[in-house]
Amino acid sequence: MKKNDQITIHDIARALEIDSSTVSRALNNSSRVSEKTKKRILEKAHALGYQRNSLASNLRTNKTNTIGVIVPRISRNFFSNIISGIEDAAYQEGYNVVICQSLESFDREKKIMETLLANRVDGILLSTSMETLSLDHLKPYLTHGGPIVFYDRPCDFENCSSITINDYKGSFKATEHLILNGCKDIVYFSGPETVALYQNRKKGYVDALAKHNITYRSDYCMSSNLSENEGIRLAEQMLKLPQVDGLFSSNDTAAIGAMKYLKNQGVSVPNDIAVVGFNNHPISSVIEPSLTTINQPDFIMGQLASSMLIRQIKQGDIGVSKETEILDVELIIRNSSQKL
Amino acid sequence: MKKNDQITIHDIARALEIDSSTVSRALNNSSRVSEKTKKRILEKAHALGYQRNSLASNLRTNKTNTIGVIVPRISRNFFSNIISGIEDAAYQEGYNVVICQSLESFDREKKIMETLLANRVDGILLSTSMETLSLDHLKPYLTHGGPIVFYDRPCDFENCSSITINDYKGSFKATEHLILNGCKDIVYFSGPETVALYQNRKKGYVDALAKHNITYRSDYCMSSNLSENEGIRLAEQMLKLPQVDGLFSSNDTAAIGAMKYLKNQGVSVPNDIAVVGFNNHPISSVIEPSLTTINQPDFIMGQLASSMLIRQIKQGDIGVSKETEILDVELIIRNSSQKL
DNA sequence: ATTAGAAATACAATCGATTGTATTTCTAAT
DNA sequence: ATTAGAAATACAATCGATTGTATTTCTAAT
Repeated sequence: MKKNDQITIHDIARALEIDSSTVSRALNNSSRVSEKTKKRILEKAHALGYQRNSLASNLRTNKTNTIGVIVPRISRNFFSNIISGIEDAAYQEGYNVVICQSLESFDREKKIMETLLANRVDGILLSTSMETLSLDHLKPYLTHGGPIVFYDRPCDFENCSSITINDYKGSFKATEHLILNGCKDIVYFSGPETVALYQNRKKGYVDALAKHNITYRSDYCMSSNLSENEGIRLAEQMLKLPQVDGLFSSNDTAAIGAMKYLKNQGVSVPNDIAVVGFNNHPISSVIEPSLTTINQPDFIMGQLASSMLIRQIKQGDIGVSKETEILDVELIIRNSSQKL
Repeated sequence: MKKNDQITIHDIARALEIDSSTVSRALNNSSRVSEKTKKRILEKAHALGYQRNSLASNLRTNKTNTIGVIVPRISRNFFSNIISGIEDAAYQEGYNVVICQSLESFDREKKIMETLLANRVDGILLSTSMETLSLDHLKPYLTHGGPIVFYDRPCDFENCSSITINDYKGSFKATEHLILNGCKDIVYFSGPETVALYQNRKKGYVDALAKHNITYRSDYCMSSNLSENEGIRLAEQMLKLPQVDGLFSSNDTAAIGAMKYLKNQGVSVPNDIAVVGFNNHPISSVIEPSLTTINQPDFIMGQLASSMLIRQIKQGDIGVSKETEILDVELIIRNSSQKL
């Protein structure tokens, strides 16, 4: 286990009485080495138990074939599906993936950016933390590192591309679905309104109300971090409002918290209050009544983000133009929203 | 974004007309540099936008301050909680964490081992894939890399330590609970029996039956990969057995599949068939009836595994003795197991 | 047998840090 | 003012690869 028994190309070179540059070229399958020598080198490398040192190689070539992914929290089903998509595409292109969690903390996000730069990853996929207001901490990486692509949570920064789902449309569809099912007094659970994504979702809610001539009331719009506990707390607050017959929560987790509370309080879903969530979280199909929600193409978004980033890495600095890709979403109608 | 504008310690040295070794020592806060010079260097470093190159540093010092984590699948709640625990402890010790998914594939696991060795991570936390039968692919890392600690899925290999939960006891408790609630004909859903963890769980089931003088019947023990779909398939098979009044599934996912199928078929849980799972998956508390299950200290296991590995890394080769830590589990009694 | 041109291999510098040793500078005691 | 010893800094080698250029070896045409 001690480090002194590391085999290097020089050990191979010495054993075969050739130069280490030839060994290096052979191991990289260069056409400048004869087949015969390649075979000798490969055999000796195997016999000695040679394992390439990527640190040295990456230092010399100034690339790591690695992309960094910053994710708010990997335990969220939505994000772990995105990660699978990212890895799937990266894997096929021969890139490694380093996954880091910001845990929605700006300080951690900042520290992660430094670590990824110090380790010279070739590019970064970023979903900013909920605390992130300024993007200045991305500048060092953009000047000394490589491209950054935002996924899920879009940001308008320098010439960084974004790939997101159509939050506005999903929200609009969800709200309109409640209205078409007879709801008139619809509470909206919002995330932090500093986050562009939640601004878009709110706009979808507001516009759907407007289209159907329902007045928007600010006290029907409640912000939180959308955890299950916050869902419970907001549901409690909701029941104090004069009249409520529908709830649209901008994520499933808070919707589920609310449904648990409502069930406890003897409020019937959907008959008293119809509920729609957002995310198509696995629990949404298991809870009773099953939760109507918005499905997002998470895996595909991961794949697309990954290949977009790798394309930009390969292009190099020049010619990378800012792109914005918006993926379509789907309303999944279940039992929580259909009044009998 | 181009790489030619990388600032190195030599740029700082040149700007201040001092030697790069002094710059290096200053940046590492060595006592061999005067405070006055340190201040000048730090200021200049900041002014030039210097960012340390970890590749070079790691190459020279022959350590990366990074541990590798191989996990079957990060999207599983159980594993993402473990990862959070691992990161929590590593973070406090100043270590970075690289997370890799094997997706239960032996080939991927093998490839990941090579990549982690090539990148010279200081140690590895490993939960082997379900396909992994031989551990020979770990040998290169053990000889040229660093220590490996197994978590969750224990393995007996060289002097690698393991940290697991008490699968035997959990399984025993779960089975006994069903028996004490009146079950006599208990079906058992097993994972692949090549995996030590599932051997332990099976033994718990078998021993609990024996303790209560219930004959073990091999046709009541059904193996699968424990996916939700396999749970459905096995439930179907289960209903063909002459008599069944209880089901113990060695994970929640398969139990949930089974419960969905039973509900479909009009079989009452718990009255016709009482069900107990394993994992305390978030869905288990939401499904109706709520699922009795075994809670595992996942986050804590991650923390312990991480600090055990880091301790071994710091100790170095000599003096690392094989440890086996087994964490206690807890039976969480809900509605699916209590016949009325 | 000679030789031009291609093929194969060797030489040497380099990526950006770290670190043991040598040298210079400073401090304080005489 | 001198000087011993400590403090601060410089020198030079090194980690393990890669790569442009120089040299050697081979091939095939004369």
